[in-house]
Amino acid sequence: MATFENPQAAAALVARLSRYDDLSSQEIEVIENLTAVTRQFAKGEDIVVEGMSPLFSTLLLDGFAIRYNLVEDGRRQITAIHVNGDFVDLHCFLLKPMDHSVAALTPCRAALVPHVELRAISERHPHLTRLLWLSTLIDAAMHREWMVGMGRRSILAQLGHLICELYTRLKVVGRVNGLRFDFPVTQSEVSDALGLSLVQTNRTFRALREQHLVTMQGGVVTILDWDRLVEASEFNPLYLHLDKEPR
Amino acid sequence: MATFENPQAAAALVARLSRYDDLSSQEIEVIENLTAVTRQFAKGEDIVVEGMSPLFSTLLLDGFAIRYNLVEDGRRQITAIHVNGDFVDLHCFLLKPMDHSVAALTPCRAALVPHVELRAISERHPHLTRLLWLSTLIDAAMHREWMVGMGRRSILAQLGHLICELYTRLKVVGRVNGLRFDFPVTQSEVSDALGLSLVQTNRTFRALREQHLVTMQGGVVTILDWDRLVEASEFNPLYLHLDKEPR
DNA sequence: CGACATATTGATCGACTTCAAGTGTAGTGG
DNA sequence: CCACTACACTTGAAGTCGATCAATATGTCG
Repeated sequence: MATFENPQAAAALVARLSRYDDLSSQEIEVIENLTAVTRQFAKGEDIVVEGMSPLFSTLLLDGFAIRYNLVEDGRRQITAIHVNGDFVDLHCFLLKPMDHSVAALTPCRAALVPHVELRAISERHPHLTRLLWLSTLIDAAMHREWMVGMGRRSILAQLGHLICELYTRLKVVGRVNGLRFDFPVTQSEVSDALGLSLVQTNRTFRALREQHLVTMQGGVVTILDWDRLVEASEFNPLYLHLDKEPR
Repeated sequence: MATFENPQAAAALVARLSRYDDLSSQEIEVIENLTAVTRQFAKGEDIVVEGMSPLFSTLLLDGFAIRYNLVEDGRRQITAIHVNGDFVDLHCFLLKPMDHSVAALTPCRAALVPHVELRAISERHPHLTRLLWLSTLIDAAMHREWMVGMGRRSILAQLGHLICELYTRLKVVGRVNGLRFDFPVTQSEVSDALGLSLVQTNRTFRALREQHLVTMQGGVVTILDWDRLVEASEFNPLYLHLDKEPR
């Protein structure tokens, strides 16, 4: 086994973790020496399915991945959308059997990091471990924010909030272009994230468009008025914990 | 500072973590030597409010605590209900500023564990650290399951599922009595957890009662037919990760 | 072009919210 | 012991919102 075939993978993880706190040169070296293979996933392809106990976790290098659950009548609830640099299923390192599935929402490239390596980090590098732990805590914070949207916000605010969140997260990893970002997904997929019907999602997009807040066409989201969108969505990025702190 | 004033607090944490994996006698000793003070919280009292960066985390010893967010119009979304033995806000050890609030849903007794102690554990005891990490991962798994309920399950299934979850979690910590458990909360509070109106929650309780699945009166939940309730709620306890595994 | 997926819109229906009122039930203070 | 109050529960009625059904665009790809 070679170390990270793709130096970009190590760089992505270093970038991700040093967003939360400074890494020592030794810690960076540990990450660069991680063993991992890079894999491509087709749009819609499952990366991990519910019930499996994978021996690796997936670091997303390109594209969007989702976590989702199916209910008995076949409907789907998407519980997380992951972007470039996210450790999509880091949690399964400890959780063992997956209680949900992970799939490529768009074509994805990802590094598969073996759990034995993560375990070794957890044995020897407490600070790195805390930063990995932290990244799963931020995932949970996003879960909570989505719940607030589903339960107690208007549909417009819920969708607007999602767009604010994605924009903010993508901006941090340099994947926005002004107030635009690529998001090549269908409205039906957005519906499964919001817990709404397709028709209602379509109408909410129309409302965002008519209020000159956001447009989404051709797989590109364009924010027309960031301040008013934030206002209308009650978006407060605190829950993304973007500030660097000693951890 | 003395060690755990209340030996019950250490016992609760030992019990909690050894549910996930066996603890060594050395690890148990580490927990027993933790410094922590025990505090009582009145029903409705805030334990931590959004924006604070507490220096301790709260281990719940008695009663029910919630995590919640308020939205601008004053409505509330409860994102988690915690029971005896839960480390309610362990995540704020790394997250620093709280992105939500924690409150006592019923009168609570809790041990406040300083973050410096948690940090010391994370520096010296990797296995304990992984188990603490795991407990936050299970919180996130519950968040996801709630999202599925809010987005893609019927209201009846959503409420039934919550009752199944609480029953299962309380059973593990010995707080059930046959198919009964104490849950002294109002329907209005349940509404805030489900993201529904009070009226709808009341009607859903009625439906559960009429179908001879569950009753809730006088602060006591009684499950009338566990199998049919599980069936109707599509409850699968996998996401609670109750099995002991090497971690 | 044909086949297919996706987006859009209208129409209808049912579900959920809101408003409103009535019914316990427990607690308080005379 | 009995008003009186407060709170929670329960139910009805009306209205709104969102789901579903259905049909028509609009692409997009072979």
